[in-house]
Amino acid sequence: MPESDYPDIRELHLFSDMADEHFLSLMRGAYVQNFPPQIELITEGDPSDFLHIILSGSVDLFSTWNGRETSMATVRPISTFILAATVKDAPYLMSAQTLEKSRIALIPSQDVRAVFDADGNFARAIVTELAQCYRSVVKVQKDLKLRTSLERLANYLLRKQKNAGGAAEFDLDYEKKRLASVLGMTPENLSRAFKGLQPYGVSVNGARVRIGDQEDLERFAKPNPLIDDFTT
Amino acid sequence: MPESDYPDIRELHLFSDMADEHFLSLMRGAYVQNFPPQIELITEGDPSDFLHIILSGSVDLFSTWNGRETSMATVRPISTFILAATVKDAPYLMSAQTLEKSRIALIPSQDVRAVFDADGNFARAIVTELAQCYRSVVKVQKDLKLRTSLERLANYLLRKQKNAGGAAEFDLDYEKKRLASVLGMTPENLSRAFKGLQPYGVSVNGARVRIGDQEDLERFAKPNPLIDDFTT
DNA sequence: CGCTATGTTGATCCATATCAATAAGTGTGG
DNA sequence: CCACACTTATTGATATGGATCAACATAGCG
Repeated sequence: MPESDYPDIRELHLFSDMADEHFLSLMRGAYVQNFPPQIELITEGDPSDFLHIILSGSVDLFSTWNGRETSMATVRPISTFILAATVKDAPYLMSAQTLEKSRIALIPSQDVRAVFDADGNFARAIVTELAQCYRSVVKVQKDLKLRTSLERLANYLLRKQKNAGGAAEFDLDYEKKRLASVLGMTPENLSRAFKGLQPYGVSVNGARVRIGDQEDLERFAKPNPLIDDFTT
Repeated sequence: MPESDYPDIRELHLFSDMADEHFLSLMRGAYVQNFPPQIELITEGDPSDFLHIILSGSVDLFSTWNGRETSMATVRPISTFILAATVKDAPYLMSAQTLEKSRIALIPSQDVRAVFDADGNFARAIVTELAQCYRSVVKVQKDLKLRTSLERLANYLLRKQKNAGGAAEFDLDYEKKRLASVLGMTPENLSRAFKGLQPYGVSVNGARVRIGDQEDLERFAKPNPLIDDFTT
């Protein structure tokens, strides 16, 4: 891996507190690759040989069963994915494919496990990261089980708006087909759901979304920090 | 906490490898309580002051939003729950209530975090446990998004059968109302789903389930290790 | 033994999926 | 740069899974 990539990775919570020596040992065994769009990086069920770190681009995590497919999450720089499989030395539960041209670092899983044993700060960082991942999935499960698709979309838009700085207008960051799958619905239903939010001041034009009256939408969506906050 | 409870707890993966000194320090700060059925032990949103360990009985983890409620999981002895909130020092994402008379140990969260820093084996055990929890929730999410309720029930029954030792008959281990909620459906729908599985050899009488032809049911259910295996 | 909660069944309604057709983008090669 | 092909998005019509409402049965439990 080119040393120019080190600083970006070092800044991740996961690596920021570990000893230089250990960090460098991980980096020396790692390599970086550029992938074109739509490349399947990993397939669910495969052994987890590498911890992946996305440096640029974006990656879709998805799962399949019996001919059906669903998007589980989207990963964006700079972050790791499939940490749980790596530390458990267990098969991947999700597949991953690049959505666009992406630069991805690969650290051999056994190196991660070895350094984990040697570096307390790294171990602690892994715990924090895993706890975060776990809590995120629990929130998604609550979203899926407690809300209708219209409510999920409304809350999704409010979350997006929030991390777009609260602007009334912002762009969806991936295609609607994928958004539909992430939210657990069909593209047709998503299309109608956007219509269904018009009475609450939501309008869409291509990827551009406008939230005309945030409070009105919130009255409908009833966002809840225990489902919608990504920081807690 | 009475010392007689120590051995059971010590056997948990989470505590089995840590130094005696640290284990005892955790136990000294902990206490054990007997709760009657239907007691709400924790409420989602509350600060996570204690790591809970269920010693006997059973506990339902559930969440609510906007007047709706759903069962997220059931915890049985001997295991911990709400580990992620404890290590992150973040609010509980789920509420917990006893389903029956239950004996529960409470370890102050700050003790857990302190010992975590001091004991590498404990840290490693926490990582493994968290990774396991994470992967379980991912499996549930796949189950919810990729399968119909009939398919979820069929696979649930096959899993139960498996850990009942493969017997053709076994008992559901909680009331159908709760099972319905766990599987993400209404009690009425569960009742009909059991009927819907009759053509595949499933019959029910109260809590007693009989799987007449496992292979036939499997042909319908299409169980998948990446969703239904709890060990991987 | 009755009371209350749970489970079943039926009728109906609603949300969402599916199927089909069209429109609008998007990228590619001439 | 345009024309074509192909994917994505929208819209409508319809089907269906599942929820809701209501009535009744049943099982625990005091």
